[in-house]
Amino acid sequence: MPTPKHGTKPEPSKHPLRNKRAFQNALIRWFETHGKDYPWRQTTDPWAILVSEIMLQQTQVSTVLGNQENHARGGHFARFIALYPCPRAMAEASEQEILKAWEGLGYYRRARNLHAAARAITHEYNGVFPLSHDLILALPGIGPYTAGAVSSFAYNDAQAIVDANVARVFSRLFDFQERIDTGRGQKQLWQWARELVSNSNPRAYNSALMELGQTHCSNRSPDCMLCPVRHFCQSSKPESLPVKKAATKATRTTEHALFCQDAHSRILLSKEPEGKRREGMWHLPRRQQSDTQDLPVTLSTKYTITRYQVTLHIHRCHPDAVTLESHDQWHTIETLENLPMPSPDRRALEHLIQEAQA
DNA sequence: CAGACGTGGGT
DNA sequence: TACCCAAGTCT
Repeated sequence: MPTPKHGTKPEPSKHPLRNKRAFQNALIRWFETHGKDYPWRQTTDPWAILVSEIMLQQTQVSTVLGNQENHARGGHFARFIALYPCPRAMAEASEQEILKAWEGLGYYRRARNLHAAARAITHEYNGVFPLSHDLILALPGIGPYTAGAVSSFAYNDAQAIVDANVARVFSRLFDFQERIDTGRGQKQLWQWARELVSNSNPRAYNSALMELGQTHCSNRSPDCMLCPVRHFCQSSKPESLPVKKAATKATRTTEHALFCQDAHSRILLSKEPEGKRREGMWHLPRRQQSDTQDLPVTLSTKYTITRYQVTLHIHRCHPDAVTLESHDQWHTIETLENLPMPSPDRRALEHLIQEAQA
């Protein structure tokens, strides 16, 4: 149970909509002093901003920036932009190459949609990034949040945005006791967002709103004492907001996979077919439990994918005894390093290869 | 509208 | 450990 530091309100609450300009100014002034200096805030190139926004969908800043090793090289974002500095560069790349560049970020459909968007910009707009919010919104993988974010951050257009941060900030600011994960709730949030967006500096205002949700107005323990808009906040129990349906708990499942190495040290992998989860990604071949029960387990590991908590048992298997299925293929250790692979399989494989070579 | 879709960090 | 959840979108 978090202890909110909301408590004292030095002066009567000012309603944000009745004091709109004051609210915007307080937020923007705070951001200009305390805002963080992310790589995507150092550019107004709509392509770079789009790439950052797609990467940041349901993904924390620290993940996009990467661990310290990645961070030194600029993280996923800088590496991706270096690889694909413009839509045309990405349009010309293969899907496998792009998935590999996306490896570790998850939600791989985002990478395929971004590829499709890059091709659309290249071929339908002759490589020129669309200038209007509505044309941006029409691109694949871009919804109302991302269209508003790109329009405001790249073009300084006064477009509203509502993401998880903004939803939390507004639910507290307006003491919104209804669920936010419904059509009604979303409609209300977007209305407030449109009413409050700054016309004079939408770029800074939108950045500030999101940054506030990440810092003072965070999920677990809101820190209201130093909040730049505390005088506008209508909520006396900010830690209880926003209201939404409880997440469904993870279901536990078990998977069985093969670690099969032939006489040339090649390893058997399987490519996920079209229409399946993690389409286009390579992984250790999965098998029914009945097909692996006589094979020794060489490694067991756990991972979470969406709402499943998976225990993965990897069985060692003789190359002569294996029955190849339609998407199975042998790969040398050198080539498999360039294959797009989900993190759990990548980690397990690294461990097993290291073990085999020791 | 509910559920699917990945992963790593925080508590 | 176990669970929550984060710069959403699509079906």
